[in-house]
Amino acid sequence: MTRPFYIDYPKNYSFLHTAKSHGWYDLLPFQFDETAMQLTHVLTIDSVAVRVTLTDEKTRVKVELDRMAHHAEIERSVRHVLRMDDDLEQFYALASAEDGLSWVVANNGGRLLRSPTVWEDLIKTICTTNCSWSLTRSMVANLVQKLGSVSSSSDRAFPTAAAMAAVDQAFYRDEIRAGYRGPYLLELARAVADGTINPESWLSAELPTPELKKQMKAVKGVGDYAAENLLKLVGRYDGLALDSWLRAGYYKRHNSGTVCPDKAIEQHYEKFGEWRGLAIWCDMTERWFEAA
DNA sequence: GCGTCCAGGTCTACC
DNA sequence: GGTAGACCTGGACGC
Repeated sequence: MTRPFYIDYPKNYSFLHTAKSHGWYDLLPFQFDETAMQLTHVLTIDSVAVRVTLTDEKTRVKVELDRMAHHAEIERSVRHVLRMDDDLEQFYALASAEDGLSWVVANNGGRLLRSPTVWEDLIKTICTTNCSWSLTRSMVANLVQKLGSVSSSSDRAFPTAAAMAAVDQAFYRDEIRAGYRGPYLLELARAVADGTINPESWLSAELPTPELKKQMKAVKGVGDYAAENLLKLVGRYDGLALDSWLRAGYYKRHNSGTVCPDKAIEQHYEKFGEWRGLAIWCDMTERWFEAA
């Protein structure tokens, strides 16, 4: 372990509400220890895996590495993953006027944890489609354990596109247990490895959201839910990213447990404008923090 | 232990 | 543009 360094939080920041903002903390290479308030990830820096351990210190985060690496690059990744540079003032202004969302403002929530790369978020999102969370965990763990490079502390990074492009369909079927997603993952890995698709460009794209969504949906395996989930992770919250869990949560919270059309859900959150995707997410996840 | 059924989001073909 | 059926897995359930 190298000597730690520190990054100050911006004002109104919560490490816990960011780390536990959604299920990503439960997927390798992330590991989260809520008691120790410690989030671990394994980054790939210059083709080398580096384990990064982040510990909450109230006003700042302590950063520890298991090998030497450029602090500037690590800091850039940490700020990205922990959404430290996101400006949520507009969302907070809207949320504070809504009874059900005042907890977000009071707890400095609303920052959605993301992976160091859009590539990793993209693959993980495809692994959330049409399956249980346990299967998502299993597919992602298999990818990391079987294709990720190893850090000096024996933890594994998320595989690169090149690593994922270097195996065949049978590997995805038999080793990753990705089912029908296997060909999608392989096709995507090859396209990213040869530069045909550059998911990282989505972060800074100046395209209108519908155009960017269209680009994302051009990837096989990415439909409306997956694209809107990815849009949230690149900082665009116009889409609700409705899946069965969100729908069920909405029916229970706002419709007496009765099924209603998606249009009705969309109308409910319309008042949040371009922040509606974040509004529904926060609305459905309040209970995750009740014990916090 | 085995077989059957079901949930989950996207793709493709068809209307 | 909307809809039906197929895709594949793990888990629940009944036997």
